[in-house]
Formats: sequence, C-alpha cells, structure tokens
Amino acid sequence: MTQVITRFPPSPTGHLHVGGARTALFNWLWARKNGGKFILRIEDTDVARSSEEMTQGILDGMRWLGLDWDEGPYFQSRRIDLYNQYIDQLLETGHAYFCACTPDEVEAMRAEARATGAVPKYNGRCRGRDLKNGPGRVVRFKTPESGETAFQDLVKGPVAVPNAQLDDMVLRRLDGMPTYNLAVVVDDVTMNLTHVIRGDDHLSNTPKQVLLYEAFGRDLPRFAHVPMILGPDKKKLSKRHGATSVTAYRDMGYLPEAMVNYLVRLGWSHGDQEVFHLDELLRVFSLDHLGTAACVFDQSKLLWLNNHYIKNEPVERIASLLAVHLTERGFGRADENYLQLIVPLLQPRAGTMVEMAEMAEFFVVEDERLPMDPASVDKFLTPEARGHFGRLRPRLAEVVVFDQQSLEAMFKEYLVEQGVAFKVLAQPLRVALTGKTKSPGIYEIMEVLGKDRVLRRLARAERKGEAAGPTG
RNA sequence: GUCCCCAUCGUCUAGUGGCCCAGGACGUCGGCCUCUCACGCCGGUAACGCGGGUUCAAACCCCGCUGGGGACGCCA
Repeated sequence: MTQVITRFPPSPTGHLHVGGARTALFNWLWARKNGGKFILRIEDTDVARSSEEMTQGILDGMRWLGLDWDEGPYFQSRRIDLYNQYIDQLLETGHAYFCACTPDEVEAMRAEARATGAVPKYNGRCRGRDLKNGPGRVVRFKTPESGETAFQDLVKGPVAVPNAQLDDMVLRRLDGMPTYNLAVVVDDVTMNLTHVIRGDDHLSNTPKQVLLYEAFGRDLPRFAHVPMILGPDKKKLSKRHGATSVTAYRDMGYLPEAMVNYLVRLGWSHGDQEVFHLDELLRVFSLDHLGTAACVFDQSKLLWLNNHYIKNEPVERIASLLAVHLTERGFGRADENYLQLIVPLLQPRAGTMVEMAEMAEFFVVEDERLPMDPASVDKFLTPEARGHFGRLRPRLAEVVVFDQQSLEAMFKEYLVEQGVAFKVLAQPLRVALTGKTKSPGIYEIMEVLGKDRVLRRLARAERKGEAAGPTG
C-alpha cells in the first residue's frame, strides 16, 4: 500500500472561495484519514493576474479552517526549469512541436471553425513544419487526431472523449511560462500524487492531462471530480451571490468548525448524519459517498450550523471570540471573566459572532450611555412603570446576594403585594435595562449586570420616561 | 454550435431492484414552553422531470426526450 498523497493547488488570482475550500477540505481529509501527505501548491504561472496578497489571503483562509499542509507552499513560478525539462522531453520524443502562429491567427482559425459548426480549435498549421525554437514561438502538444482518450473517475465512473475534440494545446507560452495543463501534470507526476480531487469544472481538462501522462509514460493518479457549488440561482457561484470567500465568513462571525461541517456535507454524506466534529470526520470520511450532482450553497443551513457550534463550544472559546468582535465594534478590551458571564445568555440567541457582539453591547456599555430605543421608551416607560421602578429600587438595594434566585424571591413578594403579574413589569424592566424589547431573561440580566448598574439604569429610565412621556 | 457531466421535497441529502404510496436535516407553516427574543419540544407542508423499455417487482438497470451545469484560452 503506497502512501496517499493529495494536494490543493489554488491560483492566487482570487480569494479562497467556498468551492476551493471544499476541494481543499476533501483533499486534506483524504490525506489525513489515510495517514498520507497533503501538499499545498500555488499555481501562479499567470504572472499578470497572480498576486502576493491573494496568496497570503488563501493561506490565511486555509489556516483559519485548520487545513494544515505537510509540504509547500510550492510556487510554480519557481519551477520553470523543471517544466522546461519536461517540455524538452516531449519535443524530443515527437509529442510536441514549435508553433509560430500568433494569438490573432489562432483566434481567426477558431472563429472560422466555429462558423462552419466545427470544433473551434487550432488547425495544426505548424504541426508538420518542423520549426526550431525561436522568438515568437510557442510549444504545442501533438494531440492524436483520432481515437479517444478515456479514464476512470472515482465519482463519475468511466469518462471518454474523442481526441478529435481536443486541441493541440499550448504547453509553453511566448513568455516562456508553462501553461496550466503542462504544469499540473509535471507537478502531479513529480510530487507523486496518488489522488487528484478537484471540481468537475476540470473534468474536460482531464483527457488532455491524461494524454500528457501517457506521453511521459507515467501512470495516472486516481481522479475524483466533485460537483460544483452553485448559487441559489443555480449558476456558478460568484461575487454576485454575496460573500464567497471563506475569510469573509470569518469576518461575519462564523466559526471555522461550522464552515468545515457545512462544506463537507455539500457533496458528501454519511447516512443521515448532519453534524460532524473533526475527529469523527477523520474517521468516517470516504471517497465513495461523494455526490454526483451540483449543489446549491445554502446560507440558512450554514447559519443554523454556526448557531449549533456557538451553542456547544466552551464558554471560554466563545468569550474570547466575542472579545475580538466587540473591539471590532469599537469597544475597549473587555474583561474576559465578565464576558464569560454573558456568553451563556447569548449562545442560544446568536447566529453569528457578529450578532452576539451586537447583543452583548448593552452589557458592556456605560450605564449613562446605554442607547434607548425611542419607540420602546414611549411604549413601555409609562408613568405606571416608572412608579414601579421607584418602589422597586429601595427593595433591590436591599437584596444581599444579587443572584437570580434572590431576585426572583424579592419580585415574587413585590408582585403579590402590588397585585400585578410579572408580565406587566417585564417589558418595562427590559427596556430600562437593555434599551430594547428583546433580550435574555430579566433575572439573568440583572445578575450579570449587578446591583449598582441595575439601580443606575432604573433611575435613568425613570428620567427618560418622564422626558418622553407627556401622558404622565 | 460541439464535447463532457448531471437529474429524489424550496435547499443539502438517505436510498445501490422488493424493507419506499420514499427517510433525515435546513427552511417554511402550526402548536407547546414563556417576562420579550431565542433555545428546546411536538406536529404539518413538500420530491423520485417526462416517455419508453427490462423485470413477477424500478427512485434504483437500459434507451430516448427535456431540463440544468461545465468545458471548448498563449486563465487556472
């Protein structure tokens, strides 16, 4: 049994998008599950469109998701000599030739073919000319003119394409750089890849690559072409669909485990199971339950999973994430011990960490600066409510152990005495303490806020209500 | 246009000839819980694209159609 070797080869011409991330995840899982090797390779042969920032962004995304690599990142731009060696080999063995046609000429050939309904491709004009190397000359592959090229795919099964359909692809460009198909094959061959797991938008490239493997006299790796991830409109996922880069999801307050969990279930299944923790995934992931049909990226399910992880992760972890998002919102570094008190109240309510930070604001803001929603003030801080606040404050001041239990007992007594239901006090109190009408439970909030701040907020609410309430 | 791939609830999927007048999850709808909002719990809605075969039996196998996606670059 040879060691499993997989790779993820992003091109630094864009962000690490969710589709790429899922491909990386599948490759990573397969390598890790089999005790193999996972290689990261940056495909930057398109010098004009590649950038260092994109490379860093991709690496950030990988690290955030926890997809660590054993080798690399390799950069194709630093392996030019290697590619040239292989190109020379193809030239020597008669599998490739020099071509002097200009891009414009080739485009004209394609247009012509298209016009007659034929396959738009290079017409092979330089194929028999036996040209030598020289300026203005690219290297093309001599694609067989008849027959077909076939291979076995782990998800698609047998795939075959007529060779007549294939172009005499360029192997080395005018600028001396290798093209994608050549570089991928050389890399995959020299890195001894055993499995190539990638999006099925590469399916039609595969026959060309198979031809190259054959020309090099090398065995094929196992191919697994996973279906694409589409937008809600069933079109290829793009910026039009909103956030598509994984780092954008990080910034929106998603947890990496939620992202990983969501992604792995897109095109892969393990019976009816929806929630997978990493150690479990490593155990049960396999290539034979990959789906065959394209799938749609569903934000609402991701959100559900994210809330699931927010609810179940340890309070300390969530609290430190909350701290990050609070500073992001302009709050000073909050005391983590304090944050750990409020996190349990927010865990079931927050879909993302950004939402949680929003909900946490009233806990961390200064009492006198608590924003009060005007409509809620008008509606709930009535003269009657203010009357209750006035009577409640002295009693609250006397509560010795300011916790939920004591507070509940104190309120119970007060309610009986006044002959009112808690219902009539709840919303006014909520508005007084949080400035809003939606929040965790009143007693929970009071305990976390503490006596002094509760008293201050009630007093302030009385003043606010007066100012706002002409009906008083 | 040509080639390749695909086709189960709105979405992700289970299903590999009888266990399926199709199961789970998200969403959605209704209810319970309740100090608001959530969480949780209970229940409902909702799918095998169409037409032919093969078979005692088809969501599952074969053919065609339709629909969708991808590719056809000196991008990856």
